[in-house]
Amino acid sequence: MNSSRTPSTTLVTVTHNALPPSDLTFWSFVDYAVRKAEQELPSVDADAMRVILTLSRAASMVIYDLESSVHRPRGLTWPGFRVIFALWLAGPMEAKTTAEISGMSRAALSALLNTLERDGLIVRERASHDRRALQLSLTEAGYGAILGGFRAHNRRESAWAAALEPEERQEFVRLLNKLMAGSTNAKAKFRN
Amino acid sequence: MNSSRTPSTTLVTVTHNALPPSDLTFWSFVDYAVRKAEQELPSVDADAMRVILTLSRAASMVIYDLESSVHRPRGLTWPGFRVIFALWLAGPMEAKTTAEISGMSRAALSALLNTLERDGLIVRERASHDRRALQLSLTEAGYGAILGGFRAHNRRESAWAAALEPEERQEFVRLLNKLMAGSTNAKAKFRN
DNA sequence: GTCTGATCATCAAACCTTTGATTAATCGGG
DNA sequence: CCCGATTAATCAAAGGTTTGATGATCAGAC
Repeated sequence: MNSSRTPSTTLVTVTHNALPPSDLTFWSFVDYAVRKAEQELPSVDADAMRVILTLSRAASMVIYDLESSVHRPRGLTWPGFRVIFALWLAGPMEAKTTAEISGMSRAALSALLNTLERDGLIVRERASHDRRALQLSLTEAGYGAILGGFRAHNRRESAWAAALEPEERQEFVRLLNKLMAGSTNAKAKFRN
Repeated sequence: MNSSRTPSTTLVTVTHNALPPSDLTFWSFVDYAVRKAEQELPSVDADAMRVILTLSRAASMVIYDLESSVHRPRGLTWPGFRVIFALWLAGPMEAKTTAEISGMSRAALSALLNTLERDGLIVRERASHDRRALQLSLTEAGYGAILGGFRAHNRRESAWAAALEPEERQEFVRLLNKLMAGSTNAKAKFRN
């Protein structure tokens, strides 16, 4: 360590422009980490690191806010919300589809459904055409839960998105789509 | 249900432009959900919904790829990686700080440290100045793990980020920063 | 000095996730 | 018609997260 980002004529080098670790926050750490990683590992792709680190931390903050301020108080976890949300918008469907569009493995959904079923939010039925398959649907209670929950959810989405101008929101979504479009190219690994 | 996005002169309305749910994917569901939510709930802020849904799903895909293709095969979970990563770049520090900059509650870190300590990657010591506090540091094995792991991690970050032009990467990061800068305004809830 | 309220860490219960194995049903040759 | 391969769902073990409670330690008021 004991390195510097600026040339020095002395043998003693000091790290400038770096917050002491104890003053770092979840968010400010992004900047700190990118600078520090460049020092430690000159071969690092700092731009890519900043893009991905920023993306993952921003999403983490938004999701934590939504889950803890909207859904947990109403008795739903974040994964539980995602499943109910999918069933609300895409209608009764096979469990395999629900797992795919709500972003979890079939095994994870299986466990999650036990809770949702116990709480009376969804119904599991055997599919008629294929006795291996499971047909999922919302109960009245599940429908009521998502209606109220989603309104509150969307109000918080509004509050977050208000930080961007309309054109910025559009550009932001375009960039995210472009990033994901490259996933095939990047040979990314997907669930299941 | 049975609604239409286009005016109809008959009593029978049909939903056009909508993939059958069974053809939806985790990613294409974003578009489907925004359209459908607008139909179901005219008061919805569709732009905000699209921004947040797109953000959270993109991050989910990237993180799943990084965890499953880089870290799990090397014996680290995603949270485990985050902690080792923080300790690597910010040096030995108090557990409270580690929790903050790696984005988890103190209780969650406590549980996670049991695994990391058992695997010989980190060391827990009582702080000298405050006997309540915990001082964390990497072992040699922990240092070795992060060096190898991070190189592979950064290579996948590169592959993802390559989908964007350099100026687009910069703009993307700027937009994420602006979005997070608004979190105070949005009265977002943070961990602990 | 001692009490009182904050702070640090851990524990406990409930839940969700991952990987890998198991069971049940379906499909498609032969 | 039957057998092997595939596919759907669940189970099992290990791990991480949340909220809320508990035990130590510290810091400031008196």
